[in-house]
Amino acid sequence: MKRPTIADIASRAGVSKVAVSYALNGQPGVSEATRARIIAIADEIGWRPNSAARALNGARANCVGLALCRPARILGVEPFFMELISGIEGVLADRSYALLLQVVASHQQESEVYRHWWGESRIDGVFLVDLHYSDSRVTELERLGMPVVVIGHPSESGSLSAIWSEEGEAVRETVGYLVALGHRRIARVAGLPELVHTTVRDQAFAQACEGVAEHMIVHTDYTGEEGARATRRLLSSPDRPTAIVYDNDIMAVAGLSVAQEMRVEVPRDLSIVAWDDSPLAQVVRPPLTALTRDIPAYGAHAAQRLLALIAGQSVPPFEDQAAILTPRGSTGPAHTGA
Amino acid sequence: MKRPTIADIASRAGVSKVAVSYALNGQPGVSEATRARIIAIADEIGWRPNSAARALNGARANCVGLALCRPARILGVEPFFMELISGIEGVLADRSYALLLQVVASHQQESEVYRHWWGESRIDGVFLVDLHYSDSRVTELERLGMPVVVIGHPSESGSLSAIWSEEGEAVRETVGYLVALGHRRIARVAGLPELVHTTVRDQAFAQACEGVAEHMIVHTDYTGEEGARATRRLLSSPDRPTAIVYDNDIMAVAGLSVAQEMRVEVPRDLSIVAWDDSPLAQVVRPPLTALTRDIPAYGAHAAQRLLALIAGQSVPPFEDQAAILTPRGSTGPAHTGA
DNA sequence: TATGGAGGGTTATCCGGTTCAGAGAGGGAG
DNA sequence: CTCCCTCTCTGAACCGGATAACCCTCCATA
Repeated sequence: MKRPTIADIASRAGVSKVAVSYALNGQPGVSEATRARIIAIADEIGWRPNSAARALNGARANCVGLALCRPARILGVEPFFMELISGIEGVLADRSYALLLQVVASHQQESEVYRHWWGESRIDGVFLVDLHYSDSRVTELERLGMPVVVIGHPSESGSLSAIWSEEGEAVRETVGYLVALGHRRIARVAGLPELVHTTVRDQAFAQACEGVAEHMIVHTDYTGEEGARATRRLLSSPDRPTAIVYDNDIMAVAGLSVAQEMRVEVPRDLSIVAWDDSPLAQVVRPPLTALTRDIPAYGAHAAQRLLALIAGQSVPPFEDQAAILTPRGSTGPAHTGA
Repeated sequence: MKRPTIADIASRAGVSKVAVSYALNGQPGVSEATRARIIAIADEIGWRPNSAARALNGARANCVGLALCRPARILGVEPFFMELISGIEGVLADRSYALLLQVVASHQQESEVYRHWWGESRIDGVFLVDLHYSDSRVTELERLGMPVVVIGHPSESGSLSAIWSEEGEAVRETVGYLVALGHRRIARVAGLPELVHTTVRDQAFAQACEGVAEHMIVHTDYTGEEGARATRRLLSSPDRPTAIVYDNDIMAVAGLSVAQEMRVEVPRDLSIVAWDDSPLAQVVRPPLTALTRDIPAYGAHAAQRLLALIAGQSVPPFEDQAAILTPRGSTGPAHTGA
């Protein structure tokens, strides 16, 4: 049951290991006849290059890494990462690159995982997600000198290549739309405040509302429970908002339920917008107006850039497509008075 | 920027490579004093064993694989896989095992991925999920002689070790509960009919209803759209069911929305049960009665078994905990007449 | 006929770590 | 004082490929 090596092929074909190596790698140095014979034998006995042996010769590991540092309960619920991964995979699979995945509990652990992977030559590069302000991972990765694509805002990515989607535009479009519908008190139920993109959205939101609508922001941990709690608080306040923009779909759905529970009719008394569209946003009643992004494409672009980096090309920062507002039943004209 | 090797450590410590190897692996053959000195140097210069070099000596790859063959849009929505993965990760991380992930488009491709990974010595074993009847992947993996843990029913896992949760019990509990509430026409909106566990549930469902309730089964592809369509059809039929059991939460939520849209009140006119609990099931109104399973634990058990297999131990089939019915607001006494 | 060069193949070496067979040194027993 | 054994450490081979350098043969050309 031993796996065949090029030595096995060589002895069968009656040539040296080197001839086999040349033949199988499409390099000159063997005749076409010999090459064909060797390839036939390799196919027949099901030979595959031992990745360890290849890697040992300074070759690439043909593998990139991704460590995720969010609690499992959130990872399971948010379609974002799975969609991102499937987009990344699409590109990697074409180049027979593999994706090494690890779920970690802290940024410290995450840095350690990167150090280990890199030190062990397991990976050729990594993706960095969920960027924080003065993120220690950035410094660490810069120090390692490893190819990295940061999936997040370039302002905090240091010297690492970043890919991000412009949040400001989407926020402005959303606020503009709500204001046009007559909304004058708009709330934003945001995600984790330490994430860069949360702050970016916060600022864009505040700025977009400036002068045209009152605004308020509540931070949560992305879970449905906190989304529900935030909604309950917002809707109980004397000057409750007539529109709420949620930072993910699970909170938006939770918010919708809370509204219905409190007899606040959507969209008559309250308009709801979800950031990031998903089947989930479409199956509830009313279907949610959402900020649609092609997340798999986002992942694919990131993967292309990482592979380019690994190939030694320089990769400029890349601004991916902004999210687009998809109006559905959960938003409507503002209704004044209860 | 070159990564340090044991040769570097050896020259610094003034000993041979071999002494370093022994020292760092805790093997006898060096004095404690030398060992301590070597370890100190290794720590100082941040040495890590090159995984490729290790693997080349017939050592384990310290890595296991998982190929997922469901379309991206479903992967993103279903919390199941992310939760499973995070459970698997928990165990792997403790043993510094990595998880190699790939999303593929077909079973054929999946088998190929396994062959490649195994042939290239990238992995020590794999998980097999979404078992089909007369699944070609089982034969293929048996042929390869690679350690495999099948996450699925043992009836179709051939000679491979299986881990599964007993679906029959959960189905019986659910049907019993609904019948006790007075339901006499119960429908099941099932997932992909080619999956073994779908059929297992189908049969258990039919059997449990036998003699106590009329039953009907509709198969879908797990998406919210098909769940909605199935629900619409069921609720439009002249002898519509008074209870529906869905095979995942996204379809259950979609079904709930359809019911509300059709002015079928839940739970007064229709009871709804979701298979697999999730935050999603809890945030909608009414919250969904669900079959709760600890999926991360399921994944963890699978990982433990795969590691045991890799270590050469024999692993008997393991029946994990069955799902438990968690009654919530979406189920209630059957209401006769419209 | 000597010369050059391309084509086809080989030998030797390396990658970084593991493992096996010894080789000295030191100590205890006879 | 010699013999033997243990402890500590080393040289060499090996894992499966990649690669540099060289060698032989055959053919065309001067």
